[in-house]
Amino acid sequence: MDKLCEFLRRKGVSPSIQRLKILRYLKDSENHPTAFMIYHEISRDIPTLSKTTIYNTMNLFSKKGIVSELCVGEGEVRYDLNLYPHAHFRCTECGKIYDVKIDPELFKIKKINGNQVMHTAVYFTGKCRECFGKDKEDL
Amino acid sequence: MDKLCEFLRRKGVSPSIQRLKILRYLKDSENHPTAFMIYHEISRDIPTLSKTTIYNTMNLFSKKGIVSELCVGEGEVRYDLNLYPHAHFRCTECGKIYDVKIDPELFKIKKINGNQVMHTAVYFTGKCRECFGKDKEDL
DNA sequence: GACAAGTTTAGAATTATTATTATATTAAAA
DNA sequence: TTTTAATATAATAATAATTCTAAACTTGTC
Repeated sequence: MDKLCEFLRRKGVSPSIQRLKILRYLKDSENHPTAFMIYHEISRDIPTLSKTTIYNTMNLFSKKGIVSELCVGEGEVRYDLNLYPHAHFRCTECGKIYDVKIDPELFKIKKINGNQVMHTAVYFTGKCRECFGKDKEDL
Repeated sequence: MDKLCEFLRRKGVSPSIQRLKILRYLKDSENHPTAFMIYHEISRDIPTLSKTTIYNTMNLFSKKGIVSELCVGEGEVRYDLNLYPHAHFRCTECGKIYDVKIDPELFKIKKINGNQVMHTAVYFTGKCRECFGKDKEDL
């Protein structure tokens, strides 16, 4: 937990118990959680937690470059810790989101058509390997 | 207009006056319009137009592969005619969205980590050339 | 301890989108 | 041309994610 504290400070975010628990959840979760999922999990620990705090914190984390907002359709935003650059695959059948590796050259582009690039996102959508398997079982 | 009619039929969409005007607007617009922008423009022509029709039509077009839904943050979805594969750059200052060309190899990926890719989207965000210029003028 | 700055909370407000249902239009059949 | 079924559109209500607002609480500092 001290490490997380230090991490936040380095990113220019003063640590609070809420922020630390949110950060820890993001680190442990494999799920690319929505704001509601984070709220639901952490409010078990902090019963007075407010959804506004989640939104405030996530917007702050996003501005400080700690997380990316994944916006792969379906209305709600999902959050992803910025550990290393990677792309995402979303299954249109089950909704699951997978991290996928692609040619890292794309993430090195810092200028395109004269525009200054701060962030790059790559989304694949389609049918995931699990849902594809299920079809076969149906036969 | 006959061409648009024929185009819709080829895509498996029976043409109606609303659908045709929406399609024509998408073709002419350089703006990556939101549902509201499309509604606002076309309701000048068809005063009885309903927003529901826009949403229905856009969802249909999307399912038939006629348009992509751009989801570059900011809440609302924006629509883009699928003429050829390209990436998008969104300026975080002015909100404008630019089409940009990238290495087409990325769009040829049909399978990644065993998942079947149907659609690929690439979003850059940052400060656009115009907003960058404005900063200088301020000095 | 008192103060100021920053955080959290609760609930109201906003807003894009979907659901519902009635009406209108189109296409085919008789 | 009338009838009928299928499809499309319209108006409104409902939903739900997110933001706004204002009050209460923490935290560190003098």
